[in-house]
Amino acid sequence: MSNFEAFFDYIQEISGKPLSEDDEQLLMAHFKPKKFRKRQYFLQEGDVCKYIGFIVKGSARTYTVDDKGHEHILKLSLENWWLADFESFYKLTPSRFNIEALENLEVLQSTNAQIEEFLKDIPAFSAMANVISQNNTIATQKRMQTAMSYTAEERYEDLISNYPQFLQRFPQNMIASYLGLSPETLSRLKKNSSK
Amino acid sequence: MSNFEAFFDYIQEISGKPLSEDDEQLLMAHFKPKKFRKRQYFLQEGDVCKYIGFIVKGSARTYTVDDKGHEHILKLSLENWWLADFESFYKLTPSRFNIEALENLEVLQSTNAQIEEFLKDIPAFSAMANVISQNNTIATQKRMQTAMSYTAEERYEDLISNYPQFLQRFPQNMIASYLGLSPETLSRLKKNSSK
DNA sequence: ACTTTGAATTGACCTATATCAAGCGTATTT
DNA sequence: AAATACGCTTGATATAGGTCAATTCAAAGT
Repeated sequence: MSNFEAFFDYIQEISGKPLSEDDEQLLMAHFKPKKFRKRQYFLQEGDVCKYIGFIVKGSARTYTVDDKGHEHILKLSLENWWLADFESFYKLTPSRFNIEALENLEVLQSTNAQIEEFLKDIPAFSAMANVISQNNTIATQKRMQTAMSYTAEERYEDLISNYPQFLQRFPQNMIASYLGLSPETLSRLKKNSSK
Repeated sequence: MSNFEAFFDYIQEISGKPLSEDDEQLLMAHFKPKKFRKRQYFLQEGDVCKYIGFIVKGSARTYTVDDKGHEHILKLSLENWWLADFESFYKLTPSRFNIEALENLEVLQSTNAQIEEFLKDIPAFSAMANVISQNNTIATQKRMQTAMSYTAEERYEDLISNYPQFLQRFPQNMIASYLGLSPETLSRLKKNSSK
């Protein structure tokens, strides 16, 4: 099934290890294809994040709502990324986040218990998990540094060079929220930087 | 050696698995005790972070210097925490960070290559690594959310409730930098919140 | 086709926080 | 003990970015 081909390629590429026939059978048996329509929620605040999803197609945003009712986007996700609130997923505690499909979304999803099995039984999967966790540590640290040390304009420039796809795929107000800016500020900032 | 006792306890507690005699011998053979005096650097910008250190005693800060020459503290570290720039450590690339001892510092340190061995050979060590990586993911996500959604004052309150030790161990200007504030702002903020 | 909704832009104004500067007290250094 | 440096506070001022409101335009729903 073509859904899974991209998934298998991804695992092998990231992990640097091959998947056997059996491995692939096992993954297919326990990763369920699931579709979400635009605006639908993969996860809602207060719920436990029971599933982790691998995005086959589409996009999503992870956001919180603060006391004043303002939304803050923490993550924007595209194809070949994992979708979950990891805190809730690992600890099975209620999530503080919402994960909403921004375009029609297709994922392959599985549960925490299943993932534990894969980690034990599939060397490529376990190697992948380690690489992802490293990358994740690095990326979050970078983002934190960027948020602390750079001005709004520098953060926008940084986004353009690191994730140019974002500009194509996400509306500007989402990008603004992801950068920690009001939509107005981002709009003005673009006008000035083009001069 | 009492240095190692605390280290072994830590590994077993975090991982939930026991260390055998052999495991402990192996760790002692390849984790080297190292001391740094206050103000000494564990890592300097531009160098590769060859070692990861487990803090037995003392404290340190991880910071960058931006284009305008301003320092930004990304991490404040105390006993039973790991000390490294993980990006540089994993990838063996030059670091953008400085890690400086804020008090006299005692660590147990080892290299990337050795850590790989431990992960393979010591189940408790590998389990610990997974837990730490999960915790780390969760903590950074939380910090990111806090930085984005909260005002300076709320971030300070948050720090007080999550890391009360910090107030005892770190000077106020370091705390300010960690919170992304100028020392003046933090000073004023304390005055107002006590009212 | 008509209506509604929502994204983007622009202007006027406001506020949180930074910056600059001075003064004070307490560690550190010599 | 004197000298120096450094951390903290306080005041005056500057500024980046937020908020509120109005307008335009395009997309989506009926």
